[in-house]
Amino acid sequence: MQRTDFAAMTCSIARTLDVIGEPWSPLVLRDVWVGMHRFEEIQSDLGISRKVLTERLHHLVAHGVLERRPYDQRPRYEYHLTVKGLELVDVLMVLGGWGDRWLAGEAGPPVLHRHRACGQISRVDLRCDHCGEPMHGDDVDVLTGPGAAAS
Amino acid sequence: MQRTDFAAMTCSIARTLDVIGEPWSPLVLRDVWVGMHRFEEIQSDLGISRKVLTERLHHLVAHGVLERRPYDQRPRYEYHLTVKGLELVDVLMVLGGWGDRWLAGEAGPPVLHRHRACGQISRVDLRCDHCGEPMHGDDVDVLTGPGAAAS
DNA sequence: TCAACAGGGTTCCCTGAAGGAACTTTGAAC
DNA sequence: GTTCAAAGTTCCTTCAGGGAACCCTGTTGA
Repeated sequence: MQRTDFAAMTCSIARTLDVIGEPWSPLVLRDVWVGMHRFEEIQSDLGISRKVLTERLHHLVAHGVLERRPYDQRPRYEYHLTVKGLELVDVLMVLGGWGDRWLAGEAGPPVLHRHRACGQISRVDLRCDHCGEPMHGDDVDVLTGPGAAAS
Repeated sequence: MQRTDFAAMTCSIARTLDVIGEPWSPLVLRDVWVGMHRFEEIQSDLGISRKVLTERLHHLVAHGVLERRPYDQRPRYEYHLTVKGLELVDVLMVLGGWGDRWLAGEAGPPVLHRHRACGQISRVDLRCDHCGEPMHGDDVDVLTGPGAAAS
């Protein structure tokens, strides 16, 4: 067998990992999110190999997470988040929140998020979209959905 | 240079990826979350190579995300989520939510989550922990925090 | 008393992907 | 017409995943 194909699994987590699960992809997305739109910027910020960055950017564009826009007569391009990509930033915020809480240590978090609606330095909080109460791993029962394997 | 060391980066996303960013790790975590606690169960559910599963389980235990418990006189072990690991399930729920929304297609989501507090089939929603309003990628300003690189 | 068994791994080889450096292409500006 | 800078591409080496076979431990049962 080849390297396992996560996209073929009947699991939304595995399918999402097929899009952003490769090494570096989440960090590329983060850079684009915080305003780095060009190849050279991202490459020198992350220290990623140019070859791998090329592959990741193309993969993210192919999956509709990033959009590649020319910004010059010369062959120069910028990468921007699509709506689909912007929603992936939710994942990054939760991922970063866990790192802030469990891995940042004495020094505290490297970055802070200011919520523009209220002006406060805030953290994200997971809530149930029905009742608005907190909703975490042990607050839910996992049931079979319509898209479960037919066999 | 070796394979890049994400743990050394001044970024909570990168540090979290050092813990669960390797291929298969999130799926291993999901399996444990939904009640698969034993090596053979997880191995046959995922179709992961035994070698890689061994490495991932040890890595997750070493980082305090899973706990390895004997359950027999014989050398038999079960893996359970720690508190630290349970909080990582937040990431999985958001990751899966994105897959449900963007990748599930006609068939609909493979699994559903029932929120025990209200009994409804629900999705998670990201909210500001100060004001309770929605908080997503373009609702925040990213600022330098106390743990930013000193240099 | 010793063979079979089952869970939880190790060990081996093969292939494919990441790292790193050097090279290429395109059009603009000097 | 040479230089420049952005955005790749190519090549080589090393390391990690896939897969199959093997091992180790204690229990059962003939």
